[in-house]
Amino acid sequence: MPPRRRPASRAEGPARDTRSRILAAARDLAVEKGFDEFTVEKVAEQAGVSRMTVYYQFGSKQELLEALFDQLAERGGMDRLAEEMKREDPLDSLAGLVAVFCGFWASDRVALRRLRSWGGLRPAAAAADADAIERDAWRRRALETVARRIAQRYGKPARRDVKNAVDLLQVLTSFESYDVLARGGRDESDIAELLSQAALTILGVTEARGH
Amino acid sequence: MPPRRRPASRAEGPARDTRSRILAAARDLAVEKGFDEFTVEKVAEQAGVSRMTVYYQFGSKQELLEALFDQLAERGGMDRLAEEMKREDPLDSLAGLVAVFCGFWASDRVALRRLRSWGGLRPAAAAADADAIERDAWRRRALETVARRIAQRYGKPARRDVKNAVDLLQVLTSFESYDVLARGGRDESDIAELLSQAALTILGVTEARGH
DNA sequence: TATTGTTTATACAGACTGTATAGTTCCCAG
DNA sequence: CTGGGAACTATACAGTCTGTATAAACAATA
Repeated sequence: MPPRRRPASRAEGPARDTRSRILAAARDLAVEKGFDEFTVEKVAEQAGVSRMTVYYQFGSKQELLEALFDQLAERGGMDRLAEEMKREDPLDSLAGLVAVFCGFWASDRVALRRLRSWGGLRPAAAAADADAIERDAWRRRALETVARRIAQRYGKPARRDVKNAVDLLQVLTSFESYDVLARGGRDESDIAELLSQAALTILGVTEARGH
Repeated sequence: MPPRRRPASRAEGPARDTRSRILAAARDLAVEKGFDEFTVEKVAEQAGVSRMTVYYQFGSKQELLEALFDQLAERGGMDRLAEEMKREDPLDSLAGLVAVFCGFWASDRVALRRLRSWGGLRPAAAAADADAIERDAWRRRALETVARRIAQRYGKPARRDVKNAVDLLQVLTSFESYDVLARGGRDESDIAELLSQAALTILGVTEARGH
């Protein structure tokens, strides 16, 4: 039998404050320090809580990191994404998507990089692949939908090129791409602009449009 | 005084066999297992050597990983790269570069991913950025040179767009891009083809050419 | 008041890194 | 052949970190 499990209700009750304080502390620590210094002890200390509480709330260091990742992923707005998808002109949707993605990546760039790195280390190859694919699936689905709409309305890209285009869009809008560009000194809006333009180029829709 | 340092000659002498056996074992272990199981103990065991020997040769786990990274980075041919740069038509150089990069990434994809992840975790933010930039500098320089030559000969991209184009090429030819595409089920030549085409599109040089 | 959920203190087992120290084996120069 | 040094090994140990166990303090609430 598993010795003891997490408290039953993790989304409510007085424990919620503690959980969020711990998560905030974990985030800060992940940002400022390397993962060498990311110990349960220090997270607890920074959260003003005992080490045992962290284990009580999250069960293990790994689960704490997963919760942290979930929190970061959640905050980046699925809602804004749905909104952009509703635009009449799919080219507007595309620009909107790129902006949303960039905003998400920018919101916690350092923490995200650490967590993605951490994810790349943990499991065996197959599981890591599955994780990574799942993690980016929502982004791909949105891009696919928009690309299809654009193909339908503008006749480009050709039907058989849509998959290629979507693959490239997925690459361009990935966190890693954002990170590379940000390292080069560009800021968020700059990157969004560059990527939007590149996306149009790749789709073959290059004519300037009015709005 | 530092207690004891690495043996003076690390590129010669009878110790070379041991070093390379350890590095090979480290590589294998990094590929098959996660980094949880990547302990000095297990590396030593897999290399058929005692744990102390690993410390004698490399000094620390971190230095072992750095040596492993250097070895992987070295094997991917700087020489083939220089060769591609010599081609008469810079468009051929570009395709050649993309192929070289893809070949490099493909050669040890899983190990590279682990090591890159590991690099993303270690140091504080600033140092990590510096590392990452340095690590990819050679790739960027090559892309920059080729882009300039293409601009000069083909008039595209426009001078003020070269930096944008190079940034995008850097993104497309990064390991992370390759990894994303490979996860999607594409093989090396497939990816090289896709990326070459995309590079041409981004540079604005799209007409079909004879070879 | 009794119960239940939450937090804490303390203690401990197990694993890993890194250091210290001394011993072994092997090759090579004198 | 011999002495010395380089490479390797065995053992032991300190320090840190994770995770578990256990019991106790505390709070809210039924």
